[in-house]
Amino acid sequence: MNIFADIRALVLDTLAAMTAEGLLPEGLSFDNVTVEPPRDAAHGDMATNAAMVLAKPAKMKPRDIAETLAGRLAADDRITSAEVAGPGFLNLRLDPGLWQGLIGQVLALGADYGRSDMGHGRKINVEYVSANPTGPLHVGHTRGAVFGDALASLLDYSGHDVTREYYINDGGAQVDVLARSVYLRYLEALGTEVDFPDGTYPGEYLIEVGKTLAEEIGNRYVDQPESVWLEELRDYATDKMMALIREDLKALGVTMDVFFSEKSLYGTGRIEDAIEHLRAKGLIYRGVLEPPKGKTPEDWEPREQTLFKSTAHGDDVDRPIMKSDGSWTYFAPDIAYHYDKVSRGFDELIDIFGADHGGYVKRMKAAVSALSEGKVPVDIKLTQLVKLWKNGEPFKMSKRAGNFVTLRDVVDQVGPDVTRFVMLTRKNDAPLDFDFDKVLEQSRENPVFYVQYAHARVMSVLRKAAEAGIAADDAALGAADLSGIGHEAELTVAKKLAEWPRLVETAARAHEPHRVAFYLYELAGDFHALWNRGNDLPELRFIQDGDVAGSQAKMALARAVSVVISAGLGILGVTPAQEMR
RNA sequence: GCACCUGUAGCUCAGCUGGAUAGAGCGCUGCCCUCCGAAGGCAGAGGCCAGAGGUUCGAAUCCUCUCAGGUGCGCCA
Repeated sequence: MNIFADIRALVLDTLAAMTAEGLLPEGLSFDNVTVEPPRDAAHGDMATNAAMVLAKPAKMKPRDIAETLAGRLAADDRITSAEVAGPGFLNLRLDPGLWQGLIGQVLALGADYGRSDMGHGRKINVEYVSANPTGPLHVGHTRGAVFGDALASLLDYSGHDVTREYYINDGGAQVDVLARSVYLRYLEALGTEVDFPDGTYPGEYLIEVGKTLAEEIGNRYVDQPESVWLEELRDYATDKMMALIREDLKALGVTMDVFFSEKSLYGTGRIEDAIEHLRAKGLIYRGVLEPPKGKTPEDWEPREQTLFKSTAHGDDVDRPIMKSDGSWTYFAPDIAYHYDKVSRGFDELIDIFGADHGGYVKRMKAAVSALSEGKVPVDIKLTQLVKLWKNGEPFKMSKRAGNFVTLRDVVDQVGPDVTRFVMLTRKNDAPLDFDFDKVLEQSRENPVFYVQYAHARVMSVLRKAAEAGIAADDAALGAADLSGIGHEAELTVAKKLAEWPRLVETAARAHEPHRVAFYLYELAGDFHALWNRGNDLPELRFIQDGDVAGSQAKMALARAVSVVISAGLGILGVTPAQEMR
């Protein structure tokens, strides 16, 4: 299924045979032997570094190893030539039949072409968004949501057992603030004039909540002290906000498997359990922290606190888990939450945070390392800021939220597909410019359009063929005789298709879904190039007049392109376009 | 002051976890439609991969230091 893996297996088998015959010393590690497409296509279809990697441990000259290996490989009927080049590269040319066969495989496997069992069903928890339940999602959350969702899909596609999870921060002071803000909107709905002091949420999205509450309970809480209504309004408002957030996620096409409530950790002994677990390892103690250097707060005073010895697991300083008044810091429930994740048996954890939480990474890694005895790796990905542009100017205001741009502001204007794709056209740790005008532009400059256009072109060809009476369904194309597919421009496309399974694995390993987006852009480029070659060379057109079998062969290649684009877009959560309008 | 991220063509960015002559889009200079959608394609010019050391057969990629930009830094989550 993966040509590169097949050829690598051939190389390794050959090396093993050479070892058995005494041509290579025993006990060499072949781990670093790679088989990759060469950067320059003129070098051939594939290149292996085997001779160079093995030369030193074998105490042999790289070219000598390469020459022997070349002779053996050339005997395989899949290989048409094997040449030693440069310092000891071995360049391989493959039989065109291999590429033709690949097209058939793509059609036979459909969306599963590229699916990998690399993950061996390992259980991975991907936690993302996890926005405070105090208002609608904003653009920063949007990027995190898209990134996390695409990464989760990518891991699923590469054979992992993925859980998508959202941590609801409903246990801290910010939900008290929310409750007070809703109370003000409630009074307002009943005709009282209110103003919003600092430390409350003035966003308009709470007007509706206050109004609904007033309708439900009348004036029961008017002139009542906070002690009477705070707890109830906290739950009430949090539920409303989570409903809002779920709607936002739905608009973006994101579905979570688990919503985990921070509040469920309080009063149940679960935080205490997690802390005791660390205490048993000698990682909890009473102590006084040094003031941070260079930027000492005005009101700094040394104070004894309960601390987690995170420095024992790679952090720079130990971190407080309890405030001086004896209540937990925000870090304590986070420890308990991650303890819960570890206890649920995940083999690996991934947290996706906004860049403003960068300072939080080391202590969280330290906590998971301590909680799991270093057995559960945790990768924390930070998504950098999104800068919005419109009409050449920074775009800032939101009508609903007052001081930030919401997910809805973006999705309502450009749609979920464009939002998702564009947010994945940059590495997660690089800032992203999101230009409302450019992302809707129909040109090569806009990768969303360019990829969609390629897919739509394939669909268009298939429709035209059907209209002309040529069977162009997958069964017919899968049965086509592909031996006529051999032009350089066609093979370029087929070779790009061959890279897909490999790309899935490297992208999954690196936790970098953006690589999928860039790959699709390249594949689309190769396809558009082939399409246009048809202008000059009629034999490259997908529909060959009066030649049903020939047309079906060409269309099989086109269809394979659309299958891979569709699978790739599926990972990114984008719907492939059937036609451009 | 410390930590993390970033630094690649005039601009915006890729670079397949160490491979060959570092790629793409935009912009610039030229081409290509009686032809399945030119909403495209082809070609050219454009580089001290921030800088300096180091590791090795081999470095944009790994290590150290320097410079520049961003983010964060005790009882806020």
